[in-house]
Amino acid sequence: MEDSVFKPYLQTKSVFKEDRDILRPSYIPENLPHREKQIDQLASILATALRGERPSNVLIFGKTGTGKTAVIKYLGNEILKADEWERIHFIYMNCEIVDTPYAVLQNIGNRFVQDFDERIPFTGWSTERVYNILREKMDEERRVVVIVLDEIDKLVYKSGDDVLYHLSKINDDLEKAKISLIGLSNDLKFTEFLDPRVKSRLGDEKMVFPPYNANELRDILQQRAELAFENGVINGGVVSLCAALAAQEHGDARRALDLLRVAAELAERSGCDRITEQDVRRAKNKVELDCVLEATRSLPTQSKLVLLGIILSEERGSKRLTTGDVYSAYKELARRAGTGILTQRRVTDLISELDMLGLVNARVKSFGRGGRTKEIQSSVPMLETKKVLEKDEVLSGIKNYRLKFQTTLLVHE
DNA sequence: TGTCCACTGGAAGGGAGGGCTT
DNA sequence: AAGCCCTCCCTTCCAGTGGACA
Repeated sequence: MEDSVFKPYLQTKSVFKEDRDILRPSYIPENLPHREKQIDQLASILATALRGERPSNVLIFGKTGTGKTAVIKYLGNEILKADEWERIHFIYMNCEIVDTPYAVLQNIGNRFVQDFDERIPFTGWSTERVYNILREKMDEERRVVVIVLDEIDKLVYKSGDDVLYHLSKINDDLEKAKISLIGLSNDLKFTEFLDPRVKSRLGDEKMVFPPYNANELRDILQQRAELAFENGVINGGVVSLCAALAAQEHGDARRALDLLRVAAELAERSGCDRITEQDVRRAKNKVELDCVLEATRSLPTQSKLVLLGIILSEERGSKRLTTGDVYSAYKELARRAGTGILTQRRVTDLISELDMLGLVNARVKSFGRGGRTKEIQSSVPMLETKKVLEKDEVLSGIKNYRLKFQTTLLVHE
Protein backbone atom coordinates (compact mmCIF):
# COMPACT_ATOMS: atom_id res chain seq x y z
CA MET A 1 0.00 0.00 0.00
CA GLU A 2 2.92 2.29 0.81
CA ASP A 3 3.78 3.03 -2.80
CA SER A 4 0.41 2.45 -4.34
CA VAL A 5 -0.53 4.83 -7.12
CA PHE A 6 -3.88 5.21 -5.37
CA LYS A 7 -2.33 6.44 -2.16
CA PRO A 8 -2.63 10.18 -2.76
CA TYR A 9 -6.29 9.74 -3.64
CA LEU A 10 -7.11 7.62 -0.64
CA GLN A 11 -5.44 10.03 1.71
CA THR A 12 -7.20 13.16 0.60
CA LYS A 13 -10.00 13.92 2.95
CA SER A 14 -13.37 13.41 1.30
CA VAL A 15 -15.83 16.28 1.17
CA PHE A 16 -18.59 13.70 1.40
CA LYS A 17 -19.81 11.97 4.48
CA GLU A 18 -19.95 8.23 3.96
CA ASP A 19 -22.68 8.06 1.32
CA ARG A 20 -22.44 10.13 -1.85
CA ASP A 21 -25.49 8.45 -3.38
CA ILE A 22 -27.53 10.90 -1.33
CA LEU A 23 -26.95 13.39 -4.14
CA ARG A 24 -28.07 11.01 -6.83
CA PRO A 25 -31.57 11.52 -8.17
CA SER A 26 -32.44 7.90 -7.35
CA TYR A 27 -32.06 8.54 -3.63
CA ILE A 28 -35.38 8.91 -1.86
CA PRO A 29 -35.09 11.14 1.22
CA GLU A 30 -37.26 10.89 4.33
CA ASN A 31 -39.27 13.88 3.31
CA LEU A 32 -39.72 15.67 0.04
CA PRO A 33 -39.83 19.46 0.41
CA HIS A 34 -42.53 21.34 -1.52
CA ARG A 35 -44.39 18.23 -2.54
CA GLU A 36 -46.51 17.95 0.59
CA LYS A 37 -49.71 18.76 -1.27
CA GLN A 38 -49.14 16.17 -3.96
CA ILE A 39 -48.15 13.55 -1.41
CA ASP A 40 -51.31 14.22 0.59
CA GLN A 41 -53.51 13.97 -2.42
CA LEU A 42 -51.94 10.75 -3.63
CA ALA A 43 -51.93 9.29 -0.16
CA SER A 44 -55.65 9.86 0.12
CA ILE A 45 -56.15 7.98 -3.13
CA LEU A 46 -53.81 5.13 -2.29
CA ALA A 47 -55.10 4.74 1.26
CA THR A 48 -58.03 2.93 -0.29
CA ALA A 49 -55.68 0.02 -0.89
CA LEU A 50 -55.10 -0.34 2.85
CA ARG A 51 -58.81 -1.02 3.25
CA GLY A 52 -58.54 -3.72 0.62
CA GLU A 53 -60.31 -1.66 -2.00
CA ARG A 54 -59.07 -0.64 -5.40
CA PRO A 55 -57.61 2.87 -5.57
CA SER A 56 -58.55 4.98 -8.58
CA ASN A 57 -56.21 4.99 -11.51
CA VAL A 58 -54.07 8.11 -11.60
CA LEU A 59 -52.22 9.99 -14.29
CA ILE A 60 -49.43 12.25 -13.08
CA PHE A 61 -47.92 14.87 -15.33
CA GLY A 62 -44.84 16.97 -14.78
CA LYS A 63 -41.59 17.82 -16.50
CA THR A 64 -38.35 15.97 -15.77
CA GLY A 65 -37.03 16.59 -12.29
CA THR A 66 -40.32 17.71 -10.76
CA GLY A 67 -40.36 14.84 -8.32
CA LYS A 68 -42.91 12.49 -9.88
CA THR A 69 -40.78 9.41 -9.54
CA ALA A 70 -39.47 10.34 -6.11
CA VAL A 71 -42.96 10.98 -4.75
CA ILE A 72 -44.44 7.78 -6.09
CA LYS A 73 -41.55 5.65 -4.85
CA TYR A 74 -41.74 7.34 -1.49
CA LEU A 75 -45.45 6.57 -1.26
CA GLY A 76 -44.78 3.03 -2.43
CA ASN A 77 -42.45 2.47 0.50
CA GLU A 78 -44.85 4.10 2.93
CA ILE A 79 -47.82 2.07 1.85
CA LEU A 80 -45.91 -1.19 2.12
CA LYS A 81 -44.90 -0.19 5.65
CA ALA A 82 -48.50 0.53 6.58
CA ASP A 83 -49.81 -2.65 5.02
CA GLU A 84 -50.30 -4.98 7.99
CA TRP A 85 -51.89 -7.80 6.07
CA GLU A 86 -49.29 -7.79 3.35
CA ARG A 87 -51.91 -7.79 0.71
CA ILE A 88 -50.64 -4.85 -1.26
CA HIS A 89 -48.23 -5.26 -4.14
CA PHE A 90 -46.44 -2.23 -5.42
CA ILE A 91 -44.89 -2.66 -8.83
CA TYR A 92 -42.75 0.08 -10.35
CA MET A 93 -41.65 -0.03 -13.95
CA ASN A 94 -39.92 2.43 -16.22
CA CYS A 95 -41.42 2.20 -19.68
CA GLU A 96 -38.37 3.65 -21.30
CA ILE A 97 -36.65 0.40 -20.40
CA VAL A 98 -39.58 -1.97 -20.33
CA ASP A 99 -40.95 -0.68 -23.58
CA THR A 100 -42.92 -3.42 -25.35
CA PRO A 101 -46.32 -4.91 -24.56
CA TYR A 102 -44.78 -8.31 -24.03
CA ALA A 103 -42.09 -6.99 -21.69
CA VAL A 104 -44.59 -5.06 -19.56
CA LEU A 105 -46.85 -8.06 -19.06
CA GLN A 106 -43.94 -10.42 -18.50
CA ASN A 107 -42.52 -8.06 -15.90
CA ILE A 108 -45.77 -7.82 -13.97
CA GLY A 109 -46.54 -11.50 -14.35
CA ASN A 110 -43.25 -12.68 -12.91
CA ARG A 111 -43.90 -10.82 -9.65
CA PHE A 112 -46.60 -13.36 -8.95
CA VAL A 113 -44.65 -16.47 -9.92
CA GLN A 114 -42.70 -18.01 -7.06
CA ASP A 115 -41.45 -21.15 -8.74
CA PHE A 116 -38.44 -20.46 -10.93
CA ASP A 117 -39.52 -23.10 -13.44
CA GLU A 118 -42.81 -21.35 -13.96
CA ARG A 119 -41.31 -18.00 -14.78
CA ILE A 120 -42.49 -16.34 -17.95
CA PRO A 121 -39.61 -16.31 -20.45
CA PHE A 122 -38.47 -12.97 -21.84
CA THR A 123 -39.44 -14.11 -25.33
CA GLY A 124 -41.08 -17.03 -27.05
CA TRP A 125 -44.65 -16.93 -25.80
CA SER A 126 -47.55 -15.15 -27.40
CA THR A 127 -48.55 -11.96 -25.64
CA GLU A 128 -52.00 -13.37 -25.05
CA ARG A 129 -50.60 -16.34 -23.21
CA VAL A 130 -48.53 -14.06 -20.98
CA TYR A 131 -51.62 -12.03 -20.22
CA ASN A 132 -53.63 -15.10 -19.30
CA ILE A 133 -50.96 -16.46 -16.96
CA LEU A 134 -50.56 -13.05 -15.39
CA ARG A 135 -54.28 -12.80 -14.76
CA GLU A 136 -54.50 -16.28 -13.29
CA LYS A 137 -51.50 -15.93 -11.00
CA MET A 138 -52.53 -12.51 -9.79
CA ASP A 139 -56.02 -13.70 -9.01
CA GLU A 140 -54.87 -16.58 -6.84
CA GLU A 141 -55.11 -14.44 -3.74
CA ARG A 142 -57.10 -11.52 -2.42
CA ARG A 143 -54.85 -8.52 -2.92
CA VAL A 144 -54.48 -5.03 -4.27
CA VAL A 145 -51.86 -4.49 -6.94
CA VAL A 146 -50.64 -0.98 -7.63
CA ILE A 147 -48.77 -0.77 -10.91
CA VAL A 148 -46.72 2.32 -11.63
CA LEU A 149 -45.81 2.92 -15.25
CA ASP A 150 -43.16 5.62 -15.32
CA GLU A 151 -42.65 7.39 -18.66
CA ILE A 152 -45.88 5.84 -19.82
CA ASP A 153 -45.90 8.15 -22.84
CA LYS A 154 -42.84 6.36 -24.21
CA LEU A 155 -44.72 3.09 -24.17
CA VAL A 156 -47.72 4.56 -25.95
CA TYR A 157 -45.68 6.26 -28.65
CA LYS A 158 -43.73 3.10 -29.28
CA SER A 159 -46.23 0.32 -28.98
CA GLY A 160 -49.65 1.94 -28.96
CA ASP A 161 -52.25 1.50 -26.24
CA ASP A 162 -52.97 -2.21 -26.50
CA VAL A 163 -51.33 -3.16 -23.21
CA LEU A 164 -52.98 -0.26 -21.43
CA TYR A 165 -56.29 -1.34 -22.85
CA HIS A 166 -55.88 -4.83 -21.44
CA LEU A 167 -54.44 -3.72 -18.13
CA SER A 168 -57.12 -1.13 -17.53
CA LYS A 169 -59.80 -3.69 -18.31
CA ILE A 170 -58.28 -6.53 -16.34
CA ASN A 171 -60.34 -5.82 -13.22
CA ASP A 172 -63.43 -7.12 -15.03
CA ASP A 173 -61.77 -10.52 -15.27
CA LEU A 174 -60.42 -10.67 -11.73
CA GLU A 175 -62.32 -12.15 -8.83
CA LYS A 176 -60.02 -11.85 -5.86
CA ALA A 177 -57.34 -9.40 -6.91
CA LYS A 178 -57.76 -5.75 -7.83
CA ILE A 179 -55.34 -3.65 -9.72
CA SER A 180 -54.88 0.03 -10.05
CA LEU A 181 -52.66 1.84 -12.52
CA ILE A 182 -50.57 4.92 -11.99
CA GLY A 183 -49.06 6.51 -15.07
CA LEU A 184 -46.28 9.07 -14.94
CA SER A 185 -45.59 11.22 -17.96
CA ASN A 186 -43.83 14.43 -18.84
CA ASP A 187 -45.96 14.80 -21.92
CA LEU A 188 -49.47 16.16 -21.48
CA LYS A 189 -50.55 15.30 -24.98
CA PHE A 190 -49.94 11.58 -25.05
CA THR A 191 -53.50 10.83 -23.93
CA GLU A 192 -54.69 12.06 -27.31
CA PHE A 193 -53.24 8.89 -28.75
CA LEU A 194 -55.25 6.67 -26.46
CA ASP A 195 -58.46 4.90 -27.27
CA PRO A 196 -61.21 6.97 -25.60
CA ARG A 197 -62.15 4.09 -23.30
CA VAL A 198 -58.56 3.68 -22.14
CA LYS A 199 -58.23 7.41 -21.74
CA SER A 200 -61.21 7.67 -19.42
CA ARG A 201 -60.37 4.57 -17.40
CA LEU A 202 -56.74 5.56 -16.95
CA GLY A 203 -57.46 9.12 -16.00
CA ASP A 204 -59.85 8.64 -13.07
CA GLU A 205 -57.67 11.14 -11.32
CA LYS A 206 -55.18 13.55 -12.80
CA MET A 207 -52.41 15.47 -11.14
CA VAL A 208 -49.84 17.95 -12.36
CA PHE A 209 -46.50 18.50 -10.68
CA PRO A 210 -45.39 22.09 -11.32
CA PRO A 211 -41.69 22.82 -11.83
CA TYR A 212 -39.76 23.91 -8.77
CA ASN A 213 -38.71 27.55 -8.57
CA ALA A 214 -35.24 28.62 -7.45
CA ASN A 215 -36.23 28.93 -3.80
CA GLU A 216 -37.77 25.51 -3.69
CA LEU A 217 -34.75 24.00 -5.39
CA ARG A 218 -32.56 25.67 -2.80
CA ASP A 219 -34.50 23.99 0.00
CA ILE A 220 -34.17 20.62 -1.67
CA LEU A 221 -30.46 21.03 -2.19
CA GLN A 222 -29.94 22.35 1.31
CA GLN A 223 -31.62 19.28 2.77
CA ARG A 224 -29.51 16.89 0.74
CA ALA A 225 -26.33 18.86 1.28
CA GLU A 226 -26.68 18.57 5.03
CA LEU A 227 -27.02 14.84 4.69
CA ALA A 228 -24.22 14.41 2.21
CA PHE A 229 -21.45 16.79 3.26
CA GLU A 230 -19.28 17.34 6.27
CA ASN A 231 -19.78 20.63 8.06
CA GLY A 232 -18.15 23.62 6.47
CA VAL A 233 -17.63 21.98 3.11
CA ILE A 234 -20.29 24.03 1.48
CA ASN A 235 -21.62 27.57 1.78
CA GLY A 236 -24.97 29.15 0.96
CA GLY A 237 -23.68 30.66 -2.23
CA VAL A 238 -22.92 27.29 -3.74
CA VAL A 239 -26.39 25.93 -3.06
CA SER A 240 -28.05 29.07 -4.36
CA LEU A 241 -26.02 28.99 -7.54
CA CYS A 242 -26.92 25.36 -8.24
CA ALA A 243 -30.56 26.17 -7.60
CA ALA A 244 -30.48 29.24 -9.82
CA LEU A 245 -28.83 27.42 -12.70
CA ALA A 246 -31.30 24.55 -12.52
CA ALA A 247 -34.26 26.91 -12.19
CA GLN A 248 -33.32 28.36 -15.55
CA GLU A 249 -33.76 24.90 -16.96
CA HIS A 250 -37.44 24.57 -16.13
CA GLY A 251 -36.88 23.78 -12.46
CA ASP A 252 -35.26 20.41 -12.87
CA ALA A 253 -34.29 19.11 -9.44
CA ARG A 254 -32.36 16.25 -10.97
CA ARG A 255 -30.18 18.77 -12.77
CA ALA A 256 -29.63 20.74 -9.59
CA LEU A 257 -28.52 17.66 -7.70
CA ASP A 258 -26.23 16.61 -10.53
CA LEU A 259 -24.58 20.01 -10.46
CA LEU A 260 -23.99 19.83 -6.75
CA ARG A 261 -22.65 16.29 -6.87
CA VAL A 262 -20.30 16.94 -9.78
CA ALA A 263 -19.11 20.20 -8.22
CA ALA A 264 -18.26 18.26 -5.10
CA GLU A 265 -16.43 15.60 -7.06
CA LEU A 266 -14.44 18.25 -8.93
CA ALA A 267 -13.49 19.96 -5.69
CA GLU A 268 -12.48 16.67 -4.18
CA ARG A 269 -10.38 15.66 -7.16
CA SER A 270 -8.44 18.88 -7.05
CA GLY A 271 -7.68 18.21 -3.42
CA CYS A 272 -9.85 20.94 -1.92
CA ASP A 273 -11.85 20.38 1.22
CA ARG A 274 -14.55 22.87 0.36
CA ILE A 275 -16.75 23.46 -2.64
CA THR A 276 -16.65 26.84 -4.34
CA GLU A 277 -18.94 28.56 -6.79
CA GLN A 278 -16.19 28.16 -9.32
CA ASP A 279 -16.60 24.39 -8.94
CA VAL A 280 -20.29 24.71 -9.69
CA ARG A 281 -19.59 26.59 -12.90
CA ARG A 282 -17.07 23.98 -13.93
CA ALA A 283 -19.60 21.30 -13.04
CA LYS A 284 -22.19 22.91 -15.28
CA ASN A 285 -19.91 22.64 -18.28
CA LYS A 286 -18.87 19.14 -17.40
CA VAL A 287 -22.41 17.89 -16.91
CA GLU A 288 -23.52 19.31 -20.24
CA LEU A 289 -20.53 17.98 -22.15
CA ASP A 290 -20.73 14.56 -20.52
CA CYS A 291 -24.38 14.29 -21.49
CA VAL A 292 -23.68 14.98 -25.14
CA LEU A 293 -20.64 12.76 -25.35
CA GLU A 294 -22.36 9.88 -23.61
CA ALA A 295 -25.33 10.13 -25.95
CA THR A 296 -22.92 10.14 -28.89
CA ARG A 297 -20.97 7.19 -27.62
CA SER A 298 -24.02 5.03 -27.23
CA LEU A 299 -25.37 5.72 -30.72
CA PRO A 300 -25.66 2.78 -33.13
CA THR A 301 -23.01 2.76 -35.84
CA GLN A 302 -25.26 3.97 -38.64
CA SER A 303 -26.41 6.94 -36.58
CA LYS A 304 -22.81 7.74 -35.81
CA LEU A 305 -22.09 7.84 -39.53
CA VAL A 306 -25.00 10.22 -40.07
CA LEU A 307 -23.82 12.49 -37.26
CA LEU A 308 -20.27 12.42 -38.54
CA GLY A 309 -21.57 13.31 -41.98
CA ILE A 310 -23.28 16.36 -40.53
CA ILE A 311 -20.23 17.43 -38.56
CA LEU A 312 -17.82 17.01 -41.46
CA SER A 313 -20.11 18.95 -43.80
CA GLU A 314 -20.30 21.78 -41.31
CA GLU A 315 -16.61 21.71 -40.72
CA ARG A 316 -16.14 22.34 -44.39
CA GLY A 317 -18.24 25.44 -44.13
CA SER A 318 -21.82 24.53 -45.01
CA LYS A 319 -23.97 25.80 -42.21
CA ARG A 320 -27.38 24.81 -43.49
CA LEU A 321 -27.73 21.22 -44.57
CA THR A 322 -30.70 19.55 -46.19
CA THR A 323 -31.66 15.91 -45.86
CA GLY A 324 -30.23 15.37 -49.31
CA ASP A 325 -26.88 16.89 -48.30
CA VAL A 326 -26.67 14.79 -45.18
CA TYR A 327 -27.57 11.68 -47.13
CA SER A 328 -24.82 12.32 -49.68
CA ALA A 329 -22.27 12.86 -46.94
CA TYR A 330 -23.51 9.79 -45.14
CA LYS A 331 -23.29 7.63 -48.27
CA GLU A 332 -19.74 8.73 -48.86
CA LEU A 333 -18.74 7.90 -45.31
CA ALA A 334 -20.60 4.60 -45.22
CA ARG A 335 -18.93 3.52 -48.43
CA ARG A 336 -15.54 4.43 -46.99
CA ALA A 337 -16.20 2.69 -43.72
CA GLY A 338 -17.36 -0.39 -45.58
CA THR A 339 -20.71 -0.65 -43.82
CA GLY A 340 -23.93 -1.23 -45.69
CA ILE A 341 -25.65 1.84 -47.05
CA LEU A 342 -29.13 2.57 -45.74
CA THR A 343 -31.92 4.09 -47.79
CA GLN A 344 -32.68 7.78 -47.55
CA ARG A 345 -35.99 6.97 -45.90
CA ARG A 346 -34.18 5.24 -43.08
CA VAL A 347 -31.61 8.02 -42.74
CA THR A 348 -34.50 10.51 -42.44
CA ASP A 349 -35.58 8.60 -39.36
CA LEU A 350 -32.07 8.51 -37.95
CA ILE A 351 -31.83 12.28 -38.37
CA SER A 352 -35.09 12.67 -36.48
CA GLU A 353 -33.72 10.50 -33.70
CA LEU A 354 -30.58 12.61 -33.47
CA ASP A 355 -32.86 15.64 -33.27
CA MET A 356 -34.83 14.12 -30.41
CA LEU A 357 -31.63 13.37 -28.55
CA GLY A 358 -30.71 17.03 -28.94
CA LEU A 359 -27.52 16.24 -30.83
CA VAL A 360 -28.71 18.06 -33.93
CA ASN A 361 -31.38 20.59 -34.77
CA ALA A 362 -33.64 19.57 -37.62
CA ARG A 363 -36.73 21.44 -38.70
CA VAL A 364 -38.83 21.06 -41.79
CA LYS A 365 -38.62 24.06 -44.04
CA SER A 366 -39.86 24.82 -47.49
CA PHE A 367 -37.50 26.34 -50.00
CA GLY A 368 -40.26 27.03 -52.50
CA ARG A 369 -39.25 25.60 -55.80
CA GLY A 370 -36.20 24.29 -54.00
CA GLY A 371 -38.49 21.78 -52.42
CA ARG A 372 -39.53 21.00 -48.91
CA THR A 373 -37.00 19.32 -46.63
CA LYS A 374 -35.37 19.40 -43.26
CA GLU A 375 -32.83 22.05 -42.42
CA ILE A 376 -30.21 20.44 -40.25
CA GLN A 377 -27.55 21.85 -37.94
CA SER A 378 -25.47 20.02 -35.39
CA SER A 379 -25.65 21.22 -31.82
CA VAL A 380 -22.66 19.41 -30.41
CA PRO A 381 -19.11 20.56 -29.75
CA MET A 382 -17.42 19.42 -32.96
CA LEU A 383 -13.93 18.52 -31.79
CA GLU A 384 -14.89 16.45 -28.79
CA THR A 385 -17.76 14.74 -30.56
CA LYS A 386 -15.58 13.84 -33.50
CA LYS A 387 -13.07 12.29 -31.17
CA VAL A 388 -15.77 10.16 -29.60
CA LEU A 389 -17.12 9.12 -32.98
CA GLU A 390 -13.71 8.12 -34.27
CA LYS A 391 -13.23 5.82 -31.32
CA ASP A 392 -15.90 3.54 -32.74
CA GLU A 393 -14.23 0.51 -34.28
CA VAL A 394 -16.19 0.69 -37.50
CA LEU A 395 -15.51 4.39 -37.93
CA SER A 396 -11.85 4.26 -37.02
CA GLY A 397 -10.98 3.65 -40.67
CA ILE A 398 -12.24 7.08 -41.67
CA LYS A 399 -10.30 9.11 -39.15
CA ASN A 400 -9.47 12.58 -40.44
CA TYR A 401 -11.50 11.94 -43.57
CA ARG A 402 -12.50 14.91 -45.69
CA LEU A 403 -15.70 14.91 -47.67
CA LYS A 404 -15.55 15.12 -51.44
CA PHE A 405 -19.09 16.06 -52.41
CA GLN A 406 -20.41 19.63 -52.41
CA THR A 407 -23.55 20.64 -50.61
CA THR A 408 -26.27 22.09 -52.74
CA LEU A 409 -26.41 25.23 -50.64
CA LEU A 410 -22.69 25.74 -50.82
CA VAL A 411 -22.91 25.66 -54.61
CA HIS A 412 -25.57 28.33 -54.61
CA GLU A 413 -23.59 30.64 -52.40
C1' DT B 1 -53.00 31.33 -59.65
C1' DG B 2 -51.03 27.26 -60.47
C1' DT B 3 -46.78 24.60 -60.82
C1' DC B 4 -43.41 21.89 -59.13
C1' DC B 5 -39.42 20.76 -56.27
C1' DA B 6 -37.34 17.68 -52.68
C1' DC B 7 -38.55 15.83 -49.64
C1' DT B 8 -41.79 14.23 -45.41
C1' DG B 9 -43.64 10.71 -42.86
C1' DG B 10 -47.26 6.97 -42.75
C1' DA B 11 -48.21 2.05 -43.94
C1' DA B 12 -47.06 -2.44 -44.89
C1' DG B 13 -44.18 -5.91 -44.84
C1' DG B 14 -39.71 -8.73 -44.96
C1' DG B 15 -36.31 -11.11 -42.61
C1' DA B 16 -33.10 -12.01 -38.92
C1' DG B 17 -32.63 -13.17 -34.20
C1' DG B 18 -34.16 -14.07 -29.78
C1' DG B 19 -36.86 -18.11 -27.93
C1' DC B 20 -40.85 -21.54 -26.81
C1' DT B 21 -43.74 -25.80 -28.16
C1' DT B 22 -44.84 -30.10 -30.08
C1' DA C 1 -36.99 -30.45 -36.66
C1' DA C 2 -40.75 -27.74 -37.86
C1' DG C 3 -43.77 -24.34 -36.58
C1' DC C 4 -44.98 -20.90 -33.69
C1' DC C 5 -44.30 -15.97 -31.29
C1' DC C 6 -42.37 -11.05 -30.52
C1' DT C 7 -39.17 -7.37 -31.51
C1' DC C 8 -35.81 -4.80 -34.09
C1' DC C 9 -34.06 -2.81 -38.10
C1' DC C 10 -34.80 -1.91 -42.43
C1' DT C 11 -36.91 -1.44 -47.36
C1' DT C 12 -40.49 -0.25 -50.60
C1' DC C 13 -44.15 2.44 -51.96
C1' DC C 14 -46.51 6.58 -52.05
C1' DA C 15 -49.88 10.38 -51.14
C1' DG C 16 -49.16 14.84 -49.33
C1' DT C 17 -47.09 19.58 -48.88
C1' DG C 18 -45.14 24.82 -48.06
C1' DG C 19 -43.93 28.27 -50.60
C1' DA C 20 -40.74 30.61 -54.42
C1' DC C 21 -41.35 31.35 -58.89
C1' DA C 22 -43.53 31.92 -63.58
